[in-house]
Amino acid sequence: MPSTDRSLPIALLRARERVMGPIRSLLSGAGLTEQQWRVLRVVQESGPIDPTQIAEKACLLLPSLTRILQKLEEKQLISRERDQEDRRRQVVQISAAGEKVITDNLEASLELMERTRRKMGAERYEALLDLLNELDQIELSD
Amino acid sequence: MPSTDRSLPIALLRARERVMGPIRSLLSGAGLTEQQWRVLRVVQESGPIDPTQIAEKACLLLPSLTRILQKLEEKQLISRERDQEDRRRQVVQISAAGEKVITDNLEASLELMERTRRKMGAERYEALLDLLNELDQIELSD
DNA sequence: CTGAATTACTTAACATGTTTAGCAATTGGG
DNA sequence: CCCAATTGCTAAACATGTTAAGTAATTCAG
Repeated sequence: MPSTDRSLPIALLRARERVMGPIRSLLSGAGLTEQQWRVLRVVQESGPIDPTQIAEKACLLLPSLTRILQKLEEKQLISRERDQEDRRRQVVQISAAGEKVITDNLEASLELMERTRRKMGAERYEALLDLLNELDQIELSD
Repeated sequence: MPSTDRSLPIALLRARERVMGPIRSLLSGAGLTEQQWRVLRVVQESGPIDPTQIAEKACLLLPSLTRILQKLEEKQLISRERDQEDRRRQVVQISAAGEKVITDNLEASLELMERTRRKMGAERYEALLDLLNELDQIELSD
């Protein structure tokens, strides 16, 4: 057991890779990356929404999101149009094909997380989420 | 507060970004990326070592490490030579300039993590590390 | 001893992360 | 009203993540 176990940055990295591995495998079957999936879910859950809000909810920077939206549009999983009130803005919507991708994969995706939760124990799982959110808040106040 | 707070993958992502932000700022002053720094520290701590072991300790895949070692060699922070026993293998060593980068930045880097630990509280900080390592172990047994 | 695995690493191709710069639309102070 | 600042998004450059393929050195079964 290397000393990197007690390094917070590396522990966070390892844990995330471990959790995302199975999810990536699932999504690669649908021809989607993890980030494309995250964006698609945000758009599906929120309804018509602009890129700035998508970036916030999906935890992505705008330059990354720009490329991801281009890819999703190429795949015809979303549609985009200019906002008529403010023409700097766009309105992004999920397409029927996009909805189908969601319904085809959401259940299995949720099941993967549920399995992790069971294996870890609900209490410890919630405690981990609480500590992670606390860390996110605490570092904010620099 | 969006529902993504209760999504483990996103919580892990956010926490990691929050922790790494200040460290990235520090290292960019030294002209290093987070990963280059991680590799340099592993090589410094371990002494002469081969890329496969570096990848394991620094939590990187070999293709990424190949490029990072090339960059570090260009910057003359490390040196590489073939292993005489097994010529598929390399032996990587830190240079004097590399040692200097470490001594110039290690203290501030450790101080950043120590500050996080204090702000969060030692107990909660250790609990978080334990839960992250537990998650890493549990997902392994798929 | 020899050719088929295996190992250690590299290369390539594509996607994203990160920073900086750029452009067009909008807003707000004088 | 008007131009400077701001906002929303895109482009570009560089580094890394991820997967697949490639190469050279080594090992091992027959």
